[in-house]
Amino acid sequence: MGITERKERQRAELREQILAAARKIVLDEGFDALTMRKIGDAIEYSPATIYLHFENREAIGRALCGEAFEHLISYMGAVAQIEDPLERLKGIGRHYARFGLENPKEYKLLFMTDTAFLETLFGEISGTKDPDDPGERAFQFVVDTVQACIDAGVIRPGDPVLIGEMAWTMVHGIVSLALTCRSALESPVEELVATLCDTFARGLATSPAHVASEVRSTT
Amino acid sequence: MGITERKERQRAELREQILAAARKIVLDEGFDALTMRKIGDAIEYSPATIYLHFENREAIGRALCGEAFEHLISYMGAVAQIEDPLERLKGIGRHYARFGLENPKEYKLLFMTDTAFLETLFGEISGTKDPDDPGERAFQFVVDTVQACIDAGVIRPGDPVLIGEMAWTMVHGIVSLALTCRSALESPVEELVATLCDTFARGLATSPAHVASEVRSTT
DNA sequence: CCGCGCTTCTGAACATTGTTCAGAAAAGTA
DNA sequence: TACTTTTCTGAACAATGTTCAGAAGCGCGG
Repeated sequence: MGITERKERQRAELREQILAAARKIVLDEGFDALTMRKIGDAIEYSPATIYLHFENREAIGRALCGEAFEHLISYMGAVAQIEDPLERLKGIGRHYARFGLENPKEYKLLFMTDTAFLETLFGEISGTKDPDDPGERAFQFVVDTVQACIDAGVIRPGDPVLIGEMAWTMVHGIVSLALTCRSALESPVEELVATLCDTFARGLATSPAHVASEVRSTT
Repeated sequence: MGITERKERQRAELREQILAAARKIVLDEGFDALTMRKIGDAIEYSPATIYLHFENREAIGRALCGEAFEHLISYMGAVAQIEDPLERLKGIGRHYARFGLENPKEYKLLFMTDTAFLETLFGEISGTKDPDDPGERAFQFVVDTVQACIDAGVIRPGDPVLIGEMAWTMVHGIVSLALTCRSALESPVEELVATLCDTFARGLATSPAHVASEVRSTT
């Protein structure tokens, strides 16, 4: 009975076609521009067919969100190998920002959409956080790096989760404002990111001597 | 001829009615829920009438944006009197965050709407910034405070605009993430704001001795 | 008080959206 | 070939923002 297998394969193929069409639209024009009829046109099926593969438009967004998050993770590959934990932490910030600036549509879908696709990454099911959620696992990488900094004695002891969330929200602030209205920011975004990461690190440092030489001049 | 005056008054009154109805809807349910027909129902006029007072839905959003920004400014009243410039800078950050957290719908309308109402505040007409724009004037207050810190010798010399934008984007990051998906942040938002402001200030400081005693423990 | 003209207003329409569902079409099975 | 199951779609529904021809109201000159 290879028939059921073939059918399943065809079904998966069509699902992937839908996703591919949706991906293209979202990456080109943003999630708001994603329309069931547009997808239908692209895959040469009736819009109603899409509902046999996805519950609704938001479910497609959720699927794309997963992909986008993988994409974000892939930006972190390089930093994982940085030995110095403080440099690694700064690297995470800079690469995170680079992902957002280079992939604005994906970043908006992930972190700037009201419908809270964020909750797809951070399980809020029953209020308790599941450490296996992709978002939680990625954030754990940040927390671990912070802890490594503390262990190495380069930053003052403190709650690594709090420090990690400071780092995240901080960089997110730059990226999201830059994506919403770049002209509102006069400074070059890259400089903003780099200087903020350095200043933050300096603020956390046990002794300014450790980082003073690395801090970029802000003039 | 008091007639033309009365007509003008009535016209202005209706405009204000529209704005009031829209304001209520936006504050209650957010800008996405703002519907021409809903406004029409509220003011007991046909939806078409609204177009005699506003170019379109977005224009109403722009008008509400102006109000919301005034509201934000009003949160800064208390901090302007703080003598110590570094404390004033931190106060700006904390009050800014408080505005966002206490008025989420307004904050979203101002700084988290794609249609870039932000550009209403920061003139991007002809690419050049007009220092008279409300947003620009408010940001100037931040820059002035940063400059005062530098002059007082409590933070290291640097570009006050860059430092100001770091401060702004930083706090915006916390607020916007908290408003998009509060459950993604484990730490209490107020603590996040306070600690980040302190850490940032410490990172800018000329000597850690100046602020070390004031820095909240991050444990 | 009447009738003309201007302002103010509205009903109906248009195009577009997500979503549903009865039934057509196709595919598989016997 | 006849029956069943799966796959698909046309048409419809209820919203949305926006437009516009014409109705209604109002003020002014007679």
